Amino acid sequence: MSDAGYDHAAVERRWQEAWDDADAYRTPDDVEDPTYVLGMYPYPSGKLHMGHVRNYTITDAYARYRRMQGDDVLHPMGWDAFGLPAENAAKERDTNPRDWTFDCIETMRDQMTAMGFGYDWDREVTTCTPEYYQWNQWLFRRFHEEDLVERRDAEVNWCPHCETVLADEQVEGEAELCWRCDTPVETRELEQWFLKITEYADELLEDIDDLEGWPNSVRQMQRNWIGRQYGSEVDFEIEGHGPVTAFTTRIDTIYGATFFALAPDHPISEELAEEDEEVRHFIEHEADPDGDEPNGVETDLTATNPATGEEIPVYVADFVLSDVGTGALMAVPGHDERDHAFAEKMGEEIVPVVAPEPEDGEDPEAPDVDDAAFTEDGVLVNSGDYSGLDSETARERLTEDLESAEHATQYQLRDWGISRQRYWGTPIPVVHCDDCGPVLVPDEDLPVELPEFINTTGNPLDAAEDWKETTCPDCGGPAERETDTMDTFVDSSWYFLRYVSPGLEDAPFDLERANDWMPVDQYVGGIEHAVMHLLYSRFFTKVLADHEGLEHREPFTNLLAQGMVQLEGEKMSKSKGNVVSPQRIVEEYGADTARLFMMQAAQPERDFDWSEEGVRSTNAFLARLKEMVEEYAAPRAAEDASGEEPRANGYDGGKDAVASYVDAEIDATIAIADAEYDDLTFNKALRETQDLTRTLRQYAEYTEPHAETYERGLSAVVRLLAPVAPHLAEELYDELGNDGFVVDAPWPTAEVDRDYVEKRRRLVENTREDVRDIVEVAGIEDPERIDVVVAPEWKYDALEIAIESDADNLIGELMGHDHIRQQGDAAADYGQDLQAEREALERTLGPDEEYAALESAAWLLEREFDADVRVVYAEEVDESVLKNAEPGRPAIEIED
RNA sequence: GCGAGGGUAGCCAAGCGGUCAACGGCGGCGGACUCAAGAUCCGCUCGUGUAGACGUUCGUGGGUUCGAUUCCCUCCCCUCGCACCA
Repeated sequence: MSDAGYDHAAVERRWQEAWDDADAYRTPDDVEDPTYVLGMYPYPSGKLHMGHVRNYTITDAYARYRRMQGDDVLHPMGWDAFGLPAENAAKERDTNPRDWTFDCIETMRDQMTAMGFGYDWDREVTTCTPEYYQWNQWLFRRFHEEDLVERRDAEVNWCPHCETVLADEQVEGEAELCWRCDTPVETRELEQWFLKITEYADELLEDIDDLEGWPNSVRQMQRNWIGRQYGSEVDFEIEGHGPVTAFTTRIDTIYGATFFALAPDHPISEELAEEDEEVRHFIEHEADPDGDEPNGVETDLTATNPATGEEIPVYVADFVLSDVGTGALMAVPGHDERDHAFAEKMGEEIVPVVAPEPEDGEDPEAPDVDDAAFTEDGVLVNSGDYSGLDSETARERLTEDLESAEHATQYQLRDWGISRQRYWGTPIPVVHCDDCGPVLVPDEDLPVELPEFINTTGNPLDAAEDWKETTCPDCGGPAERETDTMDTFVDSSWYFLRYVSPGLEDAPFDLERANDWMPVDQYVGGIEHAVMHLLYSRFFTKVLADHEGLEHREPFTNLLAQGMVQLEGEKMSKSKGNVVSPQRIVEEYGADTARLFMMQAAQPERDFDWSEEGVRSTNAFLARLKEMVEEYAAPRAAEDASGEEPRANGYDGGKDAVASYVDAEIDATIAIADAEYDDLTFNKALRETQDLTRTLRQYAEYTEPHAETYERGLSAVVRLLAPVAPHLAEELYDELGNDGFVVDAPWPTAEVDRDYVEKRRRLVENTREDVRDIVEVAGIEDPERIDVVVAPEWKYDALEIAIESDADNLIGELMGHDHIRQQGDAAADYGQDLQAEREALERTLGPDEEYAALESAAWLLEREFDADVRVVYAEEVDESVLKNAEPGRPAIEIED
């Protein structure tokens, strides 16, 4: 045989055309509840990379598997088509973002088709078209009506050179430079639009518990991101400034609060800066919220500790962050590490007020906090009436007793600022009127379409004067359009709903159908979206459930975060120059090879190394399989054509023991592969499939195969491979004489369960290994004859009795059975073995099943040792041979 | 620091209470086929062993159990996420 491969280009082209002609991947609108399989839609950057190929091969394979199982399947694709790179590319190439984006889409769509991904292209969604983004605007209005939109000042990253806001990810390194022009980034206060995701913080957090089809890592990341913390808010009176609220999770330590600290941008700090030179100097020059060292300056103010009544000094300190808690904190150096460090630096008092839980009967002893804070819960000391309480009780009591104190919950999650000072996004549908302020564009005037692109340094929308000038929808007076566009995460927060009814003109999605079809059954994408995209999508889904009648509160039932495709342990990246181009692989080896190699290389969620060697051997495997099928099918087809009696040329062996072995292996493979496909562990399913292929080849080499059995095997292999290598599978399915597509073929079925399959295989494997052991250890040069002897029936009975029995004396119980007792010493010996293994006993196959399994596998021994092999029942051999025979372990006699 | 996930034979990597000296792949060794190479196929790949055995292994040290690679605890190391979060 050769490793020359096969003409993959011809095969792939042929079936891609056939699928296209037959509209094979169309999902009609009237199906009831299709299995919804979705890969995260890509940003159309120009070319597919290996990450895309892996992502979409996973969804495609799963979609095809479900379909062969008889499900209706929804498997759409679309484009996350807005975003800054298009603007940059347009500038570089002197074109415009729209043309550039559509070029990229076309290229990538062609590449996807070349990969054989079976999408319903009639449902394609492209977010940069007004037909799509009008619904972003409509949703913005709806959110606004439900009081989920807010306009307020926000600090943003601003590049003065590019004149635009940068996302946090676009600010690079410690020095905080713009990713494109290396200009130091500034912060600016800008009026921004926010979506109030924090209104849903509790539900978003609590529902994570029910997302059992999601990886734990993603669930945990979302929990951390939302960051809910229970604590208390309590007021400290600052002379001349009234009560100042501080948030704390440790109000039990309030007796140890020896100073108070304010964020540099706390309103009181800013007031102080106006008259206090030192404070101003600190705020303007020394405060470094990013530094490791806690810095601060003492003010002339004092605050009253509401628990002790003591006056404590007030600092302005840079480790106090205005967006954490209330931007003011009570500092307890005895029980907080950071406060401790700061107190040491400033020479403030450090008082222990919580002691470690004492041993029974002993009094709590205040810990030594001179060198380090004691940060755990314990028993209160030095805390007036509260001394002696445990931390938890003390927190409850103090929150109740202190007049200004109340329970409070803090979240790390912030509202979602969606304003972007960029061109290539959804225009925020707002008009600014001098008299009326910001006014939302009414529904009937939507969409607000993007004007022509203007190549300018700043925001092109700002430069589009004609577009910008408009009239106020409320008063009719002159007004200006909002020139900010929406974060592209808005687009992706609901695109999975648009696929349900992509062309719908009077709503973002068909509610009834969405209720039937949603949620997405299997979502697949990169871990980099663990928080943002997946959290925003959950948020949108919940809002749509509350206000638009969607009957689902979570968008994605099962989530798979796929691993990376690496090269020599490193992430592929352009800058490292270690990128393997999918295009090249497809040209050289074909799409099926690329897909099969990827799916068998590792479990989908794991990283794995690309290996050219692996790709070649995968390609060789497919070529060999093709040859096998052709060798079998071609002569039959020729005979059919010539009108002669069909005769399986060279495949007219009988349905003998070997055939039954192969038959059992076919069943075993199907049973295992089926379960593994269900789990998306394609690598294991494919390993089994390749093993079966090898078994079939061995079969054909060893003997004249039984045509029916052989064909059943080939047919099973082809269909088990079809989800992953669809083109070649179609070709071979066709060659095997089937009508219709393998895409629509029924998934092979097997009437065996895995437990049986595994017992049978283990018996055969163990027996073969035992024979090898004996031959080697006994130094048998050339075995003439091998007898494999199934244990006598009474031993199976004894085993069964032993498993069922809970008697102390097993041997006694066994001897209670006449037919066992009659075995005399043999029964006693075996009984002792059973007694010794008592706790570990397990049912084996029955004697006849074992006989059949061994008989059908005898050819393997014959072939390996070139010896006569007999499988026999116990009755046929001498008693002395039988002492080693047990259920699950035949006696072996070798003669040389 | 907090949280999550990991550490398995030369390498990659399954297993997650007994079927485990531990699936599979790569690499290495030997054999079949071939004039030869490649491909394919068959074995071996912790140690000892002239009949299927025994001994020592699954990051470290303990524990639970008749029995632990699998469960619990301690410590060490790796990867990821969050982090001066009150």
